[in-house]
Amino acid sequence: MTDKPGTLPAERRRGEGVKLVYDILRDEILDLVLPPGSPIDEIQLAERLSMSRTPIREALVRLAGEGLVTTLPNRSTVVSNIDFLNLHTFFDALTLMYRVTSRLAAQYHRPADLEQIRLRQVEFAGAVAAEDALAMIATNRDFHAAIAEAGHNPYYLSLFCRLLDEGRRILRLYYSSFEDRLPPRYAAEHDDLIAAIEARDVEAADRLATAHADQIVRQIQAMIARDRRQSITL
Amino acid sequence: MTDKPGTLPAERRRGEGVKLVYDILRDEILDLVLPPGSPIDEIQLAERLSMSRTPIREALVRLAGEGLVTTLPNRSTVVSNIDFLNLHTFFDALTLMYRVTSRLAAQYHRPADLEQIRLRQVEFAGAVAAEDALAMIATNRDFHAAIAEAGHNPYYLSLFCRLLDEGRRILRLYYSSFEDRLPPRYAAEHDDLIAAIEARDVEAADRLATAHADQIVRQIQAMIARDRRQSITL
DNA sequence: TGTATTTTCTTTGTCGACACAAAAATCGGG
DNA sequence: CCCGATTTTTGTGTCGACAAAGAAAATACA
Repeated sequence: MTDKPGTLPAERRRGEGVKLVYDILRDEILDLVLPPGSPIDEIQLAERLSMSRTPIREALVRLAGEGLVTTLPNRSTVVSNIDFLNLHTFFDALTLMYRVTSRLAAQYHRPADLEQIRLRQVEFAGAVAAEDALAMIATNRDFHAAIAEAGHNPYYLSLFCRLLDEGRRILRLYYSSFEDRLPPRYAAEHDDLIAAIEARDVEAADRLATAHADQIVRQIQAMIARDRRQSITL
Repeated sequence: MTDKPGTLPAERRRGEGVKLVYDILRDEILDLVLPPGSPIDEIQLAERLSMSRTPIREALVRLAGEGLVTTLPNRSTVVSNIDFLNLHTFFDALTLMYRVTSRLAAQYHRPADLEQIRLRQVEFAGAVAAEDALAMIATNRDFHAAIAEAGHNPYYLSLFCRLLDEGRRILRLYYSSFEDRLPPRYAAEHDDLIAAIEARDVEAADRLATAHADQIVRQIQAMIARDRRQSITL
């Protein structure tokens, strides 16, 4: 159990502690540094970040609220499992949110929103050019989150972000084992979607979002199928 | 500042404290006993429930995660406001969730689910018969939550419950000032919806859910309009 | 040797206390 | 009488400590 680096206990202002723990844990969970099922020891974390258990507990409660960790009463809290048996519910909700947020963005976006979306797309294109699969996952998430922001519906936004994060976890699982490549087609699809939103063409945005969602769903399903075959081979 | 009754500090088992505080605050917020904007004093609550501030803070963090309270850094946490300026985003999301959950229920419900739904409908009918508007609000919420359960999609379920709770808060606001009546038509609409779900008729369930959602949205809008007129008259 | 029971040990849930930040009250100058 | 600076007050954010609840280990017994 060597102490993990990069977390030197520099001076912290009052109130920053919780956010720090929350962000660290969240990143480590989404990047599978903490794989599903791994227990989270409050004391260990407290020592590692050189702070009391109180702010750590608060961060854990927040994460539990978002479903990223599961708290077993009087027992350790663990990183939530990915429910592969019910992935279809995830795909269903993800596709719907892709569609709804894209539609709303086409209807209600303002200039500043479009600027943000374009910025995210540039970042995504950069990740594609660098063939950095992990960066692609992250920037793709931010791109679609920006579209959801442009739709200005906080209810959809929060559900969509939750779904995108869960998707990041799933994708990360397969990229870490397969070193796969996202089809470069994605970047072009993003450009088309931006154009539809800018033209305020709701139906076109819907179509493109649906197609994009189907792409991603199919990709994940293909990965799982491939994984299954491999498991059987072993 | 008299001590509120009904909260005698009986013996409590370890781990129950947080849930107790959470449930109490949640109910008081949704029933507008704690109106939007009212500050929540941790110390006062701690004394009232005769427990430490720690479990109370944890409950507040959870409530903040669901958007029911807002935490001002280094300042008190207050009950979240109802954003009347952006009610359309609420209506939009609510309608969509009505439809989606009803569709999924028609597709995926199991016998036990239908039983639960019927149970809730009986409760709702009882509230209608008793002309108890507040009970109608609560049982109507539970009825639709049961339908969402029958759809077996946890993502939709959690968003829908959040929306239904917010709706309960809004309706409660108007019923407390107007002593209004829910149209008895609602009960019949519920029966039709149950029939469509049982027949696994997805399209009919969708139609009925849409109509039902429109009903409720129109009712709320009418209340607001009436309220506006009254405000102007003053 | 396998199983039931007791003991130890780890880790959480709760507590009281203190430090700190922001608002409210107080004070002094114009 | 009003306005800005200073002090007080109020209430949060964090801490270390303790107690309870399980799990693991140790022990006893068949």
